[in-house]
Amino acid sequence: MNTGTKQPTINDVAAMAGVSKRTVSRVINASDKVNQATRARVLEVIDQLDFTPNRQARGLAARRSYLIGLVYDIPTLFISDVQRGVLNVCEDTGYELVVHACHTDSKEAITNIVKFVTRARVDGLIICSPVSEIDGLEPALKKAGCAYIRFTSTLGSGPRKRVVTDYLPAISDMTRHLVEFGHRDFGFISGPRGNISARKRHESFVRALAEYDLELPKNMIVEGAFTFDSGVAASRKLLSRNPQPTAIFAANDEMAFGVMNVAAEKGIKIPEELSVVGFDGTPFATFVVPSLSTIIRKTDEMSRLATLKLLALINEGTDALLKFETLVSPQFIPRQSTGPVPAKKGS
Amino acid sequence: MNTGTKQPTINDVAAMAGVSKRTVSRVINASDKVNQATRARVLEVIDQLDFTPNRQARGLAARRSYLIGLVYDIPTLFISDVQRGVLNVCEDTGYELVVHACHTDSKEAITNIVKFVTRARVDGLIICSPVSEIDGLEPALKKAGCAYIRFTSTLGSGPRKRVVTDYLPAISDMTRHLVEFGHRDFGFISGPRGNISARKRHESFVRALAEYDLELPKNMIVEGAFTFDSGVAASRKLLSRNPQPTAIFAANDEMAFGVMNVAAEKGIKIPEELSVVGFDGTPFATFVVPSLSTIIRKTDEMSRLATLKLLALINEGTDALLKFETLVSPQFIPRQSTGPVPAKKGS
DNA sequence: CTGAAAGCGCTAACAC
DNA sequence: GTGTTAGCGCTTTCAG
Repeated sequence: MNTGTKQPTINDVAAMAGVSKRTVSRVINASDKVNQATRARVLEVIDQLDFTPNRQARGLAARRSYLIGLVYDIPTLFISDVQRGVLNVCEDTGYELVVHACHTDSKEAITNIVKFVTRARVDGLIICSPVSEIDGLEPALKKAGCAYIRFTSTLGSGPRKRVVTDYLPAISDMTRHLVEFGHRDFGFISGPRGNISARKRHESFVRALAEYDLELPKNMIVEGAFTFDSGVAASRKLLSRNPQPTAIFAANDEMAFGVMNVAAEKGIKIPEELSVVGFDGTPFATFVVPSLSTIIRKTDEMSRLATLKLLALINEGTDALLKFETLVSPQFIPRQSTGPVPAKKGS
Repeated sequence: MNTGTKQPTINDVAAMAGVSKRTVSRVINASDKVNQATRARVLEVIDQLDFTPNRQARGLAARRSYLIGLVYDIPTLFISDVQRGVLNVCEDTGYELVVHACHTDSKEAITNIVKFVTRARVDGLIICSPVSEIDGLEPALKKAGCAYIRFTSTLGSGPRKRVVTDYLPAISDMTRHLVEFGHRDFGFISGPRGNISARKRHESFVRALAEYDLELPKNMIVEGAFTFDSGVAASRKLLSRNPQPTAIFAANDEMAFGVMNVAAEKGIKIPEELSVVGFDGTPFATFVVPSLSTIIRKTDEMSRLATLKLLALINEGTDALLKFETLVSPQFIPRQSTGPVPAKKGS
């Protein structure tokens, strides 16, 4: 069922061009040790025959697969976007993208990923958060001899096999925006405690508030699970506090939608009585009424960078990583869900 | 950078088990012509050595790749879900999933897909709509000798290389729901004219209305583009008609969100003054206020079915397709955005 | 039921 | 610059 009319091979090309396989191989692999004229002739024959080198044979001989893997946990719009970015680079470079979903929390997560790597024989891996934060994953991958680039929010030293999202600048902007609107009583809905990105968002928010000598009281922090329902539950708690927060920052958009939902149910007007901010910049943030102020991530830049780094790592080795940026900064986008602090009750 | 400690090969296994490669090969490929005892011994050695057959070598010799491809246009949550479903089946069957995004409207769409197939050497393809509806794609794929299963909304005869979504039942349910609520004046926001799925939704709605001797006047139909903005634009038009529609059906959720947005802006209350229905069952439909009545698609069932069909087609040939279902029906889910028709103005 | 030998289509030393 | 010669790790005739 695979190849209808048999595809031409490197031998056909060699014969037709009157050169040896080796020369054709050199042309395919863009070696510079080929005479201009010879190269031209070979290329012409390749084109004429519509020859596509067999990736399996190539890989078998060269101990590569020309495949890269994308590993993620839950598929989200963010992941879709990353996938698209990676795919764009792949297309330009002759790599194919193999995808793999896995459960970060599973005890066998590492085994599972290593198995994927050996089964699929990918040349390298791009690992999305939170899978990328699994303890012990890096050594396991190193042991398996697999190149990888991780998305993370922790800046580290050493070989730069990572693309780091620095949350602080955007969260600072967001905080200033709210403080300038007069807000002093903030509520925060965090992501799951185990999630490093979530913790980083939390930390960044605390640091940003500290710039204004503001604190985030313990009872104004509720742990969520990055889901809508957890956002609903958390905001119910926050809105029952006294004093009530005048602004709530949710660690992702989905939970922010939960806040908006509860507010609607309680008749609390956004932004007149409550400001809400999300995180992620899902398209839906612009669809809701009022539109959600949020922090958007630059998925295209992130994924492009990660892929280029990975390919450089595969083809040129660790040193090549130094040529690249490591940091990516999201951006705060104020929309309709944030506004001036309401006048004090009873005043 | 690929294989750290050299991986064991079939030769190692053969030597260690004291049999020939051929026998190991038979065991790997689950041939029944192997003695129980021999098989057991081989399996034990395989386990002991942690041997994973090299997919490239296997593929090269057997003229297969053990790769299947997923082709789509725009990445959406629907596509993510499909991808997950496909991946689940792949994992159980030793196939890997290679993804490919392409532009349906491009003149080179077919060439692009055929190139992908020959480059990646996938054993088969799962093609999402609207890519799956491209004219001439099927013959091109047949010519390239590539197995495929398409998602489509058109039931056809011949070999069943498709998984068909039949919109009518769910749209009928939705229509009944609205008619029973007293609605008679309907607005419809279609998908792009060129999109067959979109046309099918339109047709189904017209047929469903006909059951109640209702018609969809021309000025109550506005073409959208499956985007939020197009939903906004379309609903502005519809809501300026006289008489105004009391219920609007949008051919996807995103456009329905556009309707809700315009309604909010105009102070039109949903569902008291206007009922809104979407199509797709995105999670966000439950996040908005009021929650959106919509028609959900059974992505898991669809993608599972498509993948099983594809694998059967690859491994057993066309006849095997007959063992499978072809039809999948979405389901109408009433939520808060639909309600009784408002009392006539001025009455 | 099992084995020996011949490739699958390509790359990689090593000559020339 | 280019050709020759071995394989990469597996499946597949064809014998036995």
